[in-house]
Amino acid sequence: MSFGKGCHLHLIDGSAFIFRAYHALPPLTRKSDGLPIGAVSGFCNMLHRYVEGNTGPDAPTHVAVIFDKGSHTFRNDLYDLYKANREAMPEDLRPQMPLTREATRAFNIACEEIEGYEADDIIATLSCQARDAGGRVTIISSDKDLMQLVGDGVEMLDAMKNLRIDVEGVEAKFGVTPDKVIDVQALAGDSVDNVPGAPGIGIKTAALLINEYGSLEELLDRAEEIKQPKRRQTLIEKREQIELSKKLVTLDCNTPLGFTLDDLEVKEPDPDVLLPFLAQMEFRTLTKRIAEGLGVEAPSVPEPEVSAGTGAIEDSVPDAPAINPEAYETVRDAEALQNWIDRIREVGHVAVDTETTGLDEMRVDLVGICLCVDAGTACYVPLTHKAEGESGGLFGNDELAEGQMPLNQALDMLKPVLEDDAVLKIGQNMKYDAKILKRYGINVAPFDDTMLISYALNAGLHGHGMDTLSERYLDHVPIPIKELLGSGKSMITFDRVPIDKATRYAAEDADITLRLWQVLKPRLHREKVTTVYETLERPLSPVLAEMEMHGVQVDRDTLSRMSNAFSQKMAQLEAEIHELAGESFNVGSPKQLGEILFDKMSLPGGKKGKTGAYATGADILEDLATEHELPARVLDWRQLSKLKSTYTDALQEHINPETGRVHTSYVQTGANTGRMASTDPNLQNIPVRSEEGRRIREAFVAPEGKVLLSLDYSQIELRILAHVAGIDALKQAFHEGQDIHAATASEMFGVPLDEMTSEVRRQAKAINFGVIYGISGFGLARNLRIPRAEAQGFIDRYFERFPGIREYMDETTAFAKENLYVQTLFGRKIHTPEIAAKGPRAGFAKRAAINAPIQGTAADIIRRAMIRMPEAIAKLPAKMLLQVHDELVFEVEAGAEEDVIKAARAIMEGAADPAVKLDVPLVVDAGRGANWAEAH
DNA sequence: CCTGTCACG
DNA sequence: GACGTACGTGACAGGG
Repeated sequence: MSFGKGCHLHLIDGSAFIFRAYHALPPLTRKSDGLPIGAVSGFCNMLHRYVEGNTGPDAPTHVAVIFDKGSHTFRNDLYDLYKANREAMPEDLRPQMPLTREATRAFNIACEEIEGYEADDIIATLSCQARDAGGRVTIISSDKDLMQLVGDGVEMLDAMKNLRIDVEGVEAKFGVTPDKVIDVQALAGDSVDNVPGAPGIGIKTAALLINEYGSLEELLDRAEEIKQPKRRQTLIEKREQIELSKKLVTLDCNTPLGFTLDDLEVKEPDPDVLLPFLAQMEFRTLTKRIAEGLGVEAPSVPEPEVSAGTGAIEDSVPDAPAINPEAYETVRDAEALQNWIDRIREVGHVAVDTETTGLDEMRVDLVGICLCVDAGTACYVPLTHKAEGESGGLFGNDELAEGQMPLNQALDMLKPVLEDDAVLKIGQNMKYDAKILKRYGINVAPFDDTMLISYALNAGLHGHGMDTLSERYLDHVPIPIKELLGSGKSMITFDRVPIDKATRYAAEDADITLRLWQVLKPRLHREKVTTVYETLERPLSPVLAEMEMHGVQVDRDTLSRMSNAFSQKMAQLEAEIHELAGESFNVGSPKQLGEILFDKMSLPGGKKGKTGAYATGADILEDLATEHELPARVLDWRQLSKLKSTYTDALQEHINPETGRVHTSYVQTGANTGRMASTDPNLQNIPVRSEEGRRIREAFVAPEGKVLLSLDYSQIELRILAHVAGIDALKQAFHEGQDIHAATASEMFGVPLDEMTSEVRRQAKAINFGVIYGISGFGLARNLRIPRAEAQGFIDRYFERFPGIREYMDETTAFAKENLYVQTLFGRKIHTPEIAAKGPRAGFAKRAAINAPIQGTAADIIRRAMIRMPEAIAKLPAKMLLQVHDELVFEVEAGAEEDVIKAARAIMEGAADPAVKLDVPLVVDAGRGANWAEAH
């Protein structure tokens, strides 16, 4: 039948179906091989329900499921930030995508997608064609972007709510008729698709304006007539942006299609195609139900093994054999390795662990690789072990041990598997192994990481190292590496470990990793932290790996000159100190210093700590320094000593001889709040507060022809506090771009902003920070060096002025006591078991519980920005190098600074979207320079 | 190995 | 009434 009058076309938004199915269901896997299958299952159920419901006069004559193909469309060419806020597709959803297409065809429904176009454009084109041919159209979707198509026989159907959306429905949503929807969308913008629109104008205002002026073009041409000054200004200044937004939201009715409406005619499903497909997916219930409906016999689906006493979705790990290091295989040739590769492909996943000559991923060599496909089934592939014995003479024996595959041959065989989309690689701290393998030309993907899974589940409860996890979840103590390598001076490297011994240790690690994955992975869904793991943890790991491998250039000469200068100054100070003390002693020894100050010189304020030594911290020395020379000199000496030992000397040791750069390691699970830690070296505590310290940053440089950029969030934690505690006065101040500490001071003390003194502002600033930390009178008093009663007075006044803060604190502590955890806005859990403690520890836990959601939400936001950053700057000559909690540092080709700042700022300021709609704007400040001191 | 000290956000 | 307290980290030196 040729499409025409009397025909009824159904267009199903396939991507919407898939995502609904994916998020509605737990992460089911195919029993026989562990293939993730939840979304396909839900998708098939939805299709089936849809087909079942197609009876009566409204039944379609033509139908198609329309999918998106690829992520780059013509809209990205118009605007490179289009949909830049999109969360990456979950890794376990990706392999299911082709299966949903197969499923559609198995149901004998037309399945269409076109490279470079969104599904919405194909839907628009088909709708126009069908309407022009005189037929009816129903779009099965609730996406507001499709509402512009409604009218003239085109309607939408929200399949979940079973709600038809017609012209009235669109008017209710947008306040205008469907033909003007794009004008409203162009003005209002869309944070989900990252369409900019006109800032400050939402759907309500947009509809008002469009209805008044008739069209967007008319409105923009006559913008001068608008009474509200801010609105007028926006429309005039942002005209280009608004016109671009209209292009972005306008669907293309002329998409080149490789098919016609007639190709979409409704067909009966073929039982011989549909049922085998469902059986192959191992959907037992659905196969049976559909077979009954079609009146044919259901093909057999293998029965899942039933483990006693547990439900189907429970994380019952099949009875695993005990861990037995003697059972592991040593793979010594290509034939044996091929057997393992075949097995991995069959199973679809593999635990991988690499053994190396040390811990610095940028310098060590690969020694061997371990693989595990099932609990107890693991092997070790030794590659570069050295022959035993000292027989090589003076330089040791550097010959390779017998019985190992050539390194290149093994890597060539493993590369396709390690990079295969269809094979999930499982690691414990996969970032380490991924970096090693990357240096050998292998890009490991996709992957799961048991360390990150544990962190998403249990941050605050315990550590996430393999030894901890193994003891806790497998009740097994792994072989300590010390048993192989020894310790101290006589320690050897892994390539000197005999292969049989190495096999037991190394393969055990892979075995443990796989078992941990089996135990921990299913818990993500039950603990409702799947999204945290998939959007904040797993995708960050490769981003960090790239930053670490790239490193930052550090100038050795600058550091070395500073070291010398510090040495001289310290020697001078030391002499003065000894002179003042009347004797020579070790200035760097707090114990000796305490005895000089408080015993010999009898200065006041000598307090002994629990070890019996006098406390000589900076705060105490500062008090003494107003009256005495010696403590003042010691403070200067200490500052220099710190700078020299921790920075100017130690940093030089960290310059990689091959790259000439410093490669830090970020510990993703380092802080319980979601922050990261930086180690070897720690590049998150390079001095900045003191003038002398800040000069260390001059040694962090951009290479010739490049520039360093630093972008940092302005007051992000206070903004989050304003949002979560709902403090209108603070929100207002942020919206108006006020100096927040001055605004706080003004609100608290009633001082007008133009009469603000720096002293009053300083006090308000201390209070603002105090609030974030879970304020106490004592702490504030100490920080401000004022009497405790006065500090308490400030706090009381603060709570009086901002009662929402107290409510937030009370609610947060109550939540923590009830649940033993707190949460960030993005769903990250931070466990606070100590909240139940008695005594002083309860105070600690309470303040930590108040602080964690704020610090953690800020950490989540910058993580989201970092995850999206590589794509956003992919086409620019820029690299992201460092993260310092609220700051990102980039290395950029000179000349491209503006473009990079623009792109990176957009990502950072929009990083909360679309998951969380903040009541306060996020603001990012940017700096640039030849070195980090200038850029910051 | 632990403690004190001090660098950062 | 006393106890102790701002939150989160990592590196280094001294000292047992």
